Amino acid sequence: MARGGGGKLVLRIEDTDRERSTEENVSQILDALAWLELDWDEGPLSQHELADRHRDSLQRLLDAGLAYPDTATADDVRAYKEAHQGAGYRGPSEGVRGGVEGEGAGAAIRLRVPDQGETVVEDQIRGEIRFENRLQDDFVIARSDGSVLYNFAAAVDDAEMEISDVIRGDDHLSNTPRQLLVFAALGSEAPRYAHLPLLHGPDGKKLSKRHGAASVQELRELGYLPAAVRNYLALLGWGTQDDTTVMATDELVERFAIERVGRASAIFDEQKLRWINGRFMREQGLGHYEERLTAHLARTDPAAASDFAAATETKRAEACGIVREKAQTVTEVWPLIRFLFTEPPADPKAWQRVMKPSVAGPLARAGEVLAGVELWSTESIEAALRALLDSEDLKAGKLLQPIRVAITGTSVSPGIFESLAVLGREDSLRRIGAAVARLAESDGE
RNA sequence: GGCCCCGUGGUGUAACGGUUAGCACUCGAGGUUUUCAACCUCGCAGCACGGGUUCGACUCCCGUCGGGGCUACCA
Repeated sequence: MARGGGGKLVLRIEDTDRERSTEENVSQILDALAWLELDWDEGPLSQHELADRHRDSLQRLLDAGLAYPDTATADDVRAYKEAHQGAGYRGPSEGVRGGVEGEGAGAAIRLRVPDQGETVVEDQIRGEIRFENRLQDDFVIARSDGSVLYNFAAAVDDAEMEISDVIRGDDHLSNTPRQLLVFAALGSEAPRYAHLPLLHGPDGKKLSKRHGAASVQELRELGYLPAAVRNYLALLGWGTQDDTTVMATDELVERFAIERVGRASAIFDEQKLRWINGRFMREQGLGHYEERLTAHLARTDPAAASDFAAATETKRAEACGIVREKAQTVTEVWPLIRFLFTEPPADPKAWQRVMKPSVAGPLARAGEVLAGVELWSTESIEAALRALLDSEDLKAGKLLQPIRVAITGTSVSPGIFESLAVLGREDSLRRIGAAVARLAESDGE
């Protein structure tokens, strides 16, 4: 995590989705970084240049006798291991050492791992972790076709690009000694390491697509805010000493310390993310709120986006103003305010529950009262309707819910007085009138 | 099987060799209220287990159990 004051975090993208092409992986990651509002620069070396370094480094190790060609195939090794450390074999197992040295078609390159000593990983989170060299295979660093393998490429890239810190998932902890061995053979200095606990789904298994919100992209589609996601993510595996949970990103950067990150894997809890997101939604400035909504609609619902865009600036701002306290995610906003921008479809359930024949009278009188309101504002609308409530001796819900259903089509919406005010006198009266008419019709049946 | 990591309520976490083990989400009960949320109050619920070390362990050590990762000519 980059600290303030121009500190810079150097990331090397190494965890990629193998089902996709390199280009797709890269653009997906850059997309995610952009949405999370994180800046980035390109690395100092191109893909091509790195490939050259791989070749050079490989040759150097070969020349120095620190790596050697081996004609044993993956199947050979598997068979060997099964014979020597399968079930029933109780002796100490040893790392595989290639037997056949020598050129030949189909020879892969293995790194020569020392038989003695240990490779020690200094992890900023987990401390010192020791791995015995004799248990480590002489692992393959290049395929027989000359292409290099992950553990070798990762180490060479880190060395060439002078990576200072490697911060990655726990699942790479066992790869680290192998990479360290490559650094040692190369005579390069290794970066610092920090292995973060993994994130698991609600079932306790490694987080995957089937868990819903598995990627940053999905979080965006679900209507979460970048700042909320940053906050929530920081809280997984880490907590403040004074129990603060909701923090702006500045504060997060200020307080976060990698060495205070926990070691146990965490389970992704969307409910808490929702709660944090709700906090950020409510604290957002109106202008920002509208921008988010516009961007979200453009991406997910073009028809709604154009309905929204067609309204006046004032109306858009007012609409955002009356939902801001209600929506937990950006996705929830539009359903709550669409009635302001387009004719809402009537929700049969709400209609059935609320629009009893007996409400026809009061609803009609509410229409009359509203028609007589001089200044169409939240305050005067409320005053007028409360007066009607008194004279009719009705409980608030008895009248306000029917009005809500009449103008929004549903039983859930922002505050009713505000809703009427923003909708406007003309549309409000028309929808109330239509509802009264419809009630009269069904009454006659 | 081998190597490695991890284990505080349902979830995320805090603290400490000596506290009634704190906070947040969820859940439950009230309150507020024009709906739903939000908000306020109260509540349920935890140191995986067993041995040590110690005057005293959630905390340190060992073991067990449980979860995870690696064990590829994948990344």
